[in-house]
Amino acid sequence: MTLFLSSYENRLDSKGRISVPAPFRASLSAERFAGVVLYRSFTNNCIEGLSMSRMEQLASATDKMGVFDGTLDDLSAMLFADARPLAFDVTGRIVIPNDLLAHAGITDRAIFVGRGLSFQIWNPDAFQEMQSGALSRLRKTRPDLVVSE
Amino acid sequence: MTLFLSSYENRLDSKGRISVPAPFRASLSAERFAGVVLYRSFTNNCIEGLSMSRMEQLASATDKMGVFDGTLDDLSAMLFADARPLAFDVTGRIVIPNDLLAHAGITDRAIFVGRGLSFQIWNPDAFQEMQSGALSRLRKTRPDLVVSE
DNA sequence: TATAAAACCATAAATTCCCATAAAATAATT
DNA sequence: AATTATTTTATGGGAATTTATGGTTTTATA
Repeated sequence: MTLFLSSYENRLDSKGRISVPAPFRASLSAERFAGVVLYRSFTNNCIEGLSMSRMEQLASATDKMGVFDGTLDDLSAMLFADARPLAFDVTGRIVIPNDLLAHAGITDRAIFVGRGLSFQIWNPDAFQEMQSGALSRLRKTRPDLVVSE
Repeated sequence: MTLFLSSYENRLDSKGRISVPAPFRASLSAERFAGVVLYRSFTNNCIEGLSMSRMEQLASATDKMGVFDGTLDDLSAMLFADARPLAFDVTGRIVIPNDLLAHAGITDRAIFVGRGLSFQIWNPDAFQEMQSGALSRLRKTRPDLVVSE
């Protein structure tokens, strides 16, 4: 299991190309498909990303559950319909489709955010905002965790 | 399982490199990933450190089909986004990213502090101060702990 | 043929690799 | 126990490589 960790901000060039951070590419180096799978997040204004093998894992998992769980079936249907496989170019860049960019409000800069088994792509400003929100929520919910500044 | 014990102060060189204490490296020798994972402490002005396998443990714990239910909680999300995997160089050094250094107020010296399954990295002065503060707090709360002067 | 997409080439900055050295710790010897 | 030899460790600097980013040319496509 190779994890996506940390966050990396990169810029889109005039053709819409953006480098997938080298450490993320390293996490994907063992993959058969040299690239990533992206789709619009259901819950946030950001793009979700994962490896093709993880996608396959999800497929078999939902295949087992789907028969009994209608909601899950719908969700996975959406997911597979929306998912875009994007291959790296020689230097490790991808071109993110316009509708995904629009959904995340990304224009010229984007931040790749590690999420363990998956990652997200955000507008850097939107991400900052979300993070600080999450932090204050954390401090309310688990005050015992936070001792001082 | 090998523990991180004791404390070791080392210096950063002009390139920002610092040796991870040999005994800590020894505790990590069985790891697949030859390095450490660092992140900003939520509670203190210091850096938290652990092994990659500990990080992976966390990842599998949050792997309850997070793609669909979105309940991957704030804490782990923040952790993955902030965690930096840092590989050792041949001599056992790492380069601590600037934002982590800033968070801990570290410039040219740093102390690695054993914490059992994890460790911390402090500005040596800040650590001293924190330690003496903790001790005097203890003496107020638990005077029975104090044997003699 | 016009336009978009892919392949190819280039480069500056940052990062990593490689070699060297002094100090410290450990082991061996007297 | 004292001394010497050996290994390990922390630290330093230059060379080589990687990375992100840009531009140009070629190929596919509408």
